[in-house]
Amino acid sequence: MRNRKQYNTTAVDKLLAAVYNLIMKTITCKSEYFNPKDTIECGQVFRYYQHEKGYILYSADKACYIYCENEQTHIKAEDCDADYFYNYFDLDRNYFDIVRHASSFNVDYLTKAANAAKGLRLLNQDKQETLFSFIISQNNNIPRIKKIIEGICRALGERKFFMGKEYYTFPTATALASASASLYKSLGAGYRDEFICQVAQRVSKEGIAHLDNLSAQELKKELLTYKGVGPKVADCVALFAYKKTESFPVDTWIKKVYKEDLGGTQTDRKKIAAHLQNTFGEYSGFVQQYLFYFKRQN
DNA sequence: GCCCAGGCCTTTC
DNA sequence: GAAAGGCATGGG
Repeated sequence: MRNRKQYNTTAVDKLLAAVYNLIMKTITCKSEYFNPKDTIECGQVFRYYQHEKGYILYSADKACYIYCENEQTHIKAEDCDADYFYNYFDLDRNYFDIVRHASSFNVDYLTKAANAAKGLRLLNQDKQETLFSFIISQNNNIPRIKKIIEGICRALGERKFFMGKEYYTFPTATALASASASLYKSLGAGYRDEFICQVAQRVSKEGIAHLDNLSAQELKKELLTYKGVGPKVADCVALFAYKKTESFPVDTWIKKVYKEDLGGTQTDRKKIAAHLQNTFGEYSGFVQQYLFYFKRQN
């Protein structure tokens, strides 16, 4: 009986997958300033894997397939998610101008980095997912961060299908709040387990809608009131989920760039961040990503 | 065994 | 307000 029920569930899933395949939509644009690898592997997002000609990428409860072909970049998603991913990949922004501006600061290393990674786009990510993801990111490395987040989705997310393959959504705050710290620890989160629990409980009660429509300064101040969120994580959330491009997150890699390639002499992260933000203004977020990505590759 | 990774919290001065 | 320890975990 149990087997039969499972069989039926699988059959229904497969049927649904087939139906979804009929209602897929593809967005296409020139790839010169939209390269999937530069955009996805530059460290701003953690839920993706390589697939055929490109990547399968997940955001919140949605999925897309992004790939390059004939100098064009294609985003394939369910019809109802097309607008979401259009905004997600920041397709309304002119990145020719961004790269040109980055080069105009006349900083050799930055000019080199920006032109090497000119296909990089800043994503407009899901707010809750970004908040929890970057809490996990502290004092951690990217492969481990990916693994921990994947485990959390698998444990607490909703099972869905995309292009015939199962995946798990990023859990709701309620689902995250229902778990104990020991679950997060068992998934490799280490000492961050309590941060996840506390923030999940807070967000499940309050929501985070009150963070919308704040200035960059106000938003960062609010984000700093969450356990496990310091200046760097707050800058990442503000940049990757709230389009606050004047944010300049300073992590160990940016510290290295600052010291080794920009000739900086400060050692305090806050001072470094203030200086870089002051120098690059509203282009800080883009500059930061070009430098971070380029430094990690070289 | 060591050092490092998209740092932050608490304690102490 | 600044400085110093401590912190889980796995990769190199």
